[in-house]
Amino acid sequence: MKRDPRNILQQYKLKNTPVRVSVLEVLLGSRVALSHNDITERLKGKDIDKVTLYRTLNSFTEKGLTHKVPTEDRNWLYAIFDEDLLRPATDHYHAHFVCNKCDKIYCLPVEEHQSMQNSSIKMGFKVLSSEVRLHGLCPVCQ
Amino acid sequence: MKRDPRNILQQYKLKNTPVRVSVLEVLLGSRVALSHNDITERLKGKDIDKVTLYRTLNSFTEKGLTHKVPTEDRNWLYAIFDEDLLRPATDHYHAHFVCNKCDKIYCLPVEEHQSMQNSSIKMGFKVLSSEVRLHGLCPVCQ
DNA sequence: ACTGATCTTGCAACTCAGTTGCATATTCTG
DNA sequence: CAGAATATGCAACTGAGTTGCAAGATCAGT
Ligand SMILES: [Mn+2]
Ligand SMILES: [Mn+2]
Ligand SMILES: [Zn+2]
Ligand SMILES: [Zn+2]
Repeated sequence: MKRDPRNILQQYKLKNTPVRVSVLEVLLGSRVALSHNDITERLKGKDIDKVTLYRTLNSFTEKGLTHKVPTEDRNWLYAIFDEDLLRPATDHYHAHFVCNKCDKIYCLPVEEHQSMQNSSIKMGFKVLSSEVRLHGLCPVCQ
Repeated sequence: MKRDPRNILQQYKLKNTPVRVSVLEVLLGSRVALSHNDITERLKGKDIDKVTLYRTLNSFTEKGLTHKVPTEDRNWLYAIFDEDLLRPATDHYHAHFVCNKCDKIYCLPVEEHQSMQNSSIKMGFKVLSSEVRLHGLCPVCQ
């Protein structure tokens, strides 16, 4: 019940519409971050307008339900922020794993950012948030 | 002599042309990563073709002289990889600091990626390289 | 349930970074 | 001073994402 799309939308103050439910189901069902294109393919038959999909994803992101990750080839991937939908996007240190072979991007939980931040602070930067991006081979591809 | 643009081009097996020398001079003179647009502005008067500039930057990057960093608004910034031009792009752990106020991206030296990598390996990922992206306020803006 | 303010959807036209093809000019090795 | 290999310039193109606007759906208050 907690993870029902309609409840989640309500919880994130997003109006409950068929498009949003479908898109959210796709995102909930994916282990990796998905592009606009990926989502469109997984919703073949539903024939959702491309602009509507962009706006849906932006709404999700603005409300903190999803976050977006830039790819190497200058577009965006979207993912549910937290598997348990517990922590909001803003106060969560974040890591992404980019597979060199299949190009999939995985969201990883990471706790140990402290040392990195401390050394930056020493250099005169004030760190408010951070993202770690690891490249290599995912469990499927190695 | 070591940091003369012409020598650097030769060292990176890039043909010595006026365009390349100008672009390299701009990159060497900047503390922050620069966009295609930034470089064009700094080369007003030289009237370099936009396609040529893209191709120049790509050549630099392919040869490991520069690297490119994706921005939040889906375009690229380019920077000389290493201040001392000592280490090639591929075996260098990398950090970027994105200023929330001025949007500048700084390249930072970072040594402490080990703990992060170790925890990823435990989860079944094979880490080959990493980028850390820190957000906050740069020394100029705070 | 009905109304109405508010938000969402769909379509067309647009923007803008980056690419591709091709003809001409330049580099640099022998 | 060749001549092959590479760089440059221009025009046309690509494709992700945006904007404006009119029509449709949602949902809180009655
Ligand atoms: Mn993520
Ligand atoms: Mn850098
Ligand atoms: Zn993979
Ligand atoms: Zn700043």
